[in-house]
Amino acid sequence: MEYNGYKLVEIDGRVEVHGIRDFDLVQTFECGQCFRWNRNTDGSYTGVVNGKVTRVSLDLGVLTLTNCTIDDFTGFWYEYFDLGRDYGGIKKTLGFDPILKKSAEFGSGIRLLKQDIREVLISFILSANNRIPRIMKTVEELSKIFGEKLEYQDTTYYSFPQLEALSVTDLQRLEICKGGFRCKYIKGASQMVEQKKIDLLSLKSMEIGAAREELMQLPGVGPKVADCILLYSGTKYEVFPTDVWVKRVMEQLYFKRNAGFKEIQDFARQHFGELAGFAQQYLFYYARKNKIGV
DNA sequence: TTGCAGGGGTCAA
DNA sequence: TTGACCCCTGCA
Repeated sequence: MEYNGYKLVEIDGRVEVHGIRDFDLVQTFECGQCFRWNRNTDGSYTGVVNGKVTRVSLDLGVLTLTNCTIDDFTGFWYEYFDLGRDYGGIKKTLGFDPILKKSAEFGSGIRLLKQDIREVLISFILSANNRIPRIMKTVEELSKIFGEKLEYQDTTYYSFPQLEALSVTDLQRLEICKGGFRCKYIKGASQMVEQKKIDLLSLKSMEIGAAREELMQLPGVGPKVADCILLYSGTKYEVFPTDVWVKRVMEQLYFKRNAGFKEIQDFARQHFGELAGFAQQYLFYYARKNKIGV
């Protein structure tokens, strides 16, 4: 069948999506926006998303999703992979800037995933003063302890926990996942969401500044983590999460000197406008892979 | 082998 | 504006 310009074929419990462009699995899953997609030896990735285990592969413009029906695709994955957005057009628009033109060519297949905002919240609280492999390990442990057990192809997986489970647990039990000093933030933030002191779903209709302020009420959420939550949940795209890597690449490639966080954010908003979030992602990937400013 | 710095920031003083 | 912070890896 046809679906918004893609051709869908369902065979043996998997779905093939034909007509995929501007998509590379390595770049998308390893550009730092997500922590639960693991690469297999054949180049495919297995992830636990939306309470299910799914394996994804991409060859010659054909995306294949296992453990998936046409309804799963149209009802969930199409949005998750942001397949309705014209990334070619975004890259073209950002190409006015030679630095970004180069970065976007380098990370040409990056797509911003629309992830569950609750999972993004907890994952990025864990990212503070931390490294990616350990964030992944901790998220996995959290899921093992507080998530739901899922069996798929003779392997056991665990879904990402409900915030309810994280909000009522003893801190001691939470600390088994080795999140260290961030565990108390996870519990606190989960409690505030559960008690409806903050409504994560209303953020989309708020002004960008108000949405950030709202998120920063949560323990463990400062300006950088708030921007990551907004961007990687598909809530706001005009944010420019500025971590040390982005700071370094901006200083080296744009400012040619040391610059403050506020200065960089102001520049990004002016320079990239509504596409700042996409620009950040191309720059971040470029900086990390090429070790800019290390 | 042991020891120490430092990491996708945030919080508190 | 500055240090501490859990835990762990990398490198003397």
